[in-house]
Amino acid sequence: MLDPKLIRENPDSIRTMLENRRASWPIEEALALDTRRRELLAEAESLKAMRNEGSRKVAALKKEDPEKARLMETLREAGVRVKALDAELAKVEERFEELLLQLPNMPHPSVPVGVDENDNPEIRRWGTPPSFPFPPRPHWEIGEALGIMDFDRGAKLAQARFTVLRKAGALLERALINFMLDLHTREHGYEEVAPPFMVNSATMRGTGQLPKFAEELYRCEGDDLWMIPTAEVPLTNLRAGEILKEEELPLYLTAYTPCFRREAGSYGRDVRGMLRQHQFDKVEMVKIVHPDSSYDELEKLTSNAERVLQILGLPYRVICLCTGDMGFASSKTYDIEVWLPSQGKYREISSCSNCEDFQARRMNTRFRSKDTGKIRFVHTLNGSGIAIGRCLIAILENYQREDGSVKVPEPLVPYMGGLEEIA
RNA sequence: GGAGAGAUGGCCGAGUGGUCGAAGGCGGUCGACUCGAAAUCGACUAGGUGGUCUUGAAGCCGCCUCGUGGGUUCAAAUCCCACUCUCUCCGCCA
Repeated sequence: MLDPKLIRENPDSIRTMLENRRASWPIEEALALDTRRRELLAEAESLKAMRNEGSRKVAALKKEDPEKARLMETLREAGVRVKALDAELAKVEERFEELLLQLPNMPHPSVPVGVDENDNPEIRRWGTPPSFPFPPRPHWEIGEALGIMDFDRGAKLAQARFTVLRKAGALLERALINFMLDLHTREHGYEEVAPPFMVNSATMRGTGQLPKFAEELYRCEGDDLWMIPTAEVPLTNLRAGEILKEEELPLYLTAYTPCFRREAGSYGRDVRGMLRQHQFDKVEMVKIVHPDSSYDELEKLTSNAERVLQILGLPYRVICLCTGDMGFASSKTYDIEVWLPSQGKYREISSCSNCEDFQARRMNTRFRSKDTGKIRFVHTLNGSGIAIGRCLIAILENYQREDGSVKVPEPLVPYMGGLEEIA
């Protein structure tokens, strides 16, 4: 959520933002609602002030004073009018709020203006894509041949886009989770959290999934609960509604969770294999920080995610999402893309964003400044650290050998109970 | 699922119709004392929002908020209704 004052005082900045994001939003309606809201507020408040003062007089007047009955009648009439004004005000505010919740975040000035993924500049590359003396196979062929991935039975148990991992495949999944959590908690200073995998509507609203993206979520019938599409949701909302002490900042949180996404609108894309699943595992990193340091923290966060790939020896590149390709809640996003030999290209494996105070406003998470005593919104960041399923795919493809076996990256061997190859 | 108890400021806790945005305590900030600290003493210390003034901040005026939403009343933390959550006991259960 953006500051309503910004819309009122600088509507052109909103218009530019919407254009750059290729988004539409009824700004004229919002401005009219804001004006009407303030008119109604002024009128209702002055009436209430009058009534409050009158009530104080009533209390002071003697019971038999004829003035008392007259005054009470006047105030009763004022009360009727106040009720009508409040009712209209509530309607106007409800609509205004609804609109505010649909307005995307303002991109940082350093974000390149662009239309789609073709306009995302590459920031840096790490590693060299491996060359194979044979045509590299896609992960689903490798996985099925090794008996560690079972797509048919995943579909039988649930639906398409669900996969069963078995034996060394299931073990590799677990090894990756533990490896990443250990790295972030022991070397990068994150606190490990085990959050709920289902959250309520208010929590979903806090990070921006609701109300706009409900069709992307799985919901539990009969309860106000939704399956989380990412651990960003519970981690970021952990301190919702709280006023933090400045000394508590920055908070670094990490969690492993499964993620549940309906993938509505992605029909026909990445249908084979487990690149795009309805349920996938992810280790997520979230930061809750002082507004002055959030862009330094974004760089550090991104490098924390890169470190995972470096240790695993997986080639990647970092791109900066342009205005037309950015997520709804983000001010600036770096995507990390890992090399997939079977596709001969880099594919997203992590997304690191600074949401500035966009989520903090929705969640109402603030801190009290030590110097001034004033209360300000925190900044929130999130980044995959990293997507487990896609990392597993990348390992299978980059470490595959001609005989169909897969070498286990050395740092992972201890997490695999000493297993050095999957054969 | 059944029965009961509860929800008040950063925390604890008092408050059954007006003098209450709220006693008292803790915590915090500032000041006095001190070479410094502790102890002691004093002052200040909820959030949101509209207006006004201002380059801005501060200030000033007002409105709202005592779990949430309604209702009664000139007036609600206080009375009524519904809901949510927490705790205790019973049932069920990994």
